Amino acid sequence: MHNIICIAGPTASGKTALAVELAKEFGGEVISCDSMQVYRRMDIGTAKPTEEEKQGIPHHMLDVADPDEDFSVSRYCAMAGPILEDILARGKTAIIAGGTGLYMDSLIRGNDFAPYPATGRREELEERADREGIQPLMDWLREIDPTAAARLHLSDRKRIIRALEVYLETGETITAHDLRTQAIPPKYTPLWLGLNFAERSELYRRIDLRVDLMLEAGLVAEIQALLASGIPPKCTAMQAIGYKEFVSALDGNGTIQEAAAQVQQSSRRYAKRQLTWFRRNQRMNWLIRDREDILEKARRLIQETDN
RNA sequence: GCCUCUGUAGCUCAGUAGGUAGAGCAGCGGACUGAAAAUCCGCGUGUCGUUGGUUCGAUUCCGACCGGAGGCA
Repeated sequence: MHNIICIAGPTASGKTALAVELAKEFGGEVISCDSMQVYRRMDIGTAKPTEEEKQGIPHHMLDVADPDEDFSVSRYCAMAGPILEDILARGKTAIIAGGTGLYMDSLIRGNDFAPYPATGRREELEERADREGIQPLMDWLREIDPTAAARLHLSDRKRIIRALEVYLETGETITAHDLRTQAIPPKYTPLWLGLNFAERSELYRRIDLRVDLMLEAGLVAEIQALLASGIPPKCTAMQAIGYKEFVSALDGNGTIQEAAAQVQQSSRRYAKRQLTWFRRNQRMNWLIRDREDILEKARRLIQETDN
């Protein structure tokens, strides 16, 4: 019996419900692995599980930050790591469920990050990129880390700046850092469960439906309340799909209906990116919702690997 | 019923003076190690309505038929 189960999959594929069901059957607690459900007061648009949906099962890593805070994979691992250890120490099953692949992999790998917060170097690099353009920074990166420079596209400003930031803060190039950490075996060996559909159109139908339900549930009012309380429209949390589009509409750019259609499209693209991330995980056991009894298959996988 | 226009990618359309076709949007694939619901890279996916004719060769020219739009009665 695995004491760690990871439930991955695209948005709207039913991860939450499966997590609760397995937690009930196998005596588990859920650790949410979602980069947006960490924010308080962002409930409807992030499809955060309600108290009814939780069915009394403890859920961790929900509502652990305010929307105007900077969150990151670093903070996620710093908080979720000890929680995971605590669940295991109490002899319970940890069910890590969510769609943020970077967070999930980092937690399982046991990646350790330098202390948070950062030193401000990134802000300096951002300012320089604003002033001089990205080309000088790329030239600089080519001097200190030619491999990274060759791998990164000139328009991938975010990663160019990050590569320089890593070098300036640690003295190690990001290429050397990645090679070193890749050589370390993962800290945990969970059972990987991945939710998907045989028909992509079925996933998209569910995504479209869910956006309609979010609107009915009062998503626009939730966003208005956040803005009214002083949450900056440009902060990271407000870049979430289902938020940025309505923030723009409320600012006078298009109608709510048009924004809803954009949310649906952005969600479809996001789901595709999530699938790309999880597909490369060789250990993933895929549960095809429109083809098989996923709960039955999950039970079998959990028990057959008993040891 | 007659006349005119029209039918090309999932959608809106371009195009080929006859040599099996290309844009936008949609879509698909990939990358990802401190913003990741972020950021970035790559890819036209097609019985050119159907069927005869002319032609070495027809999506293109001609005829018929089918579907759509408009006009005249």
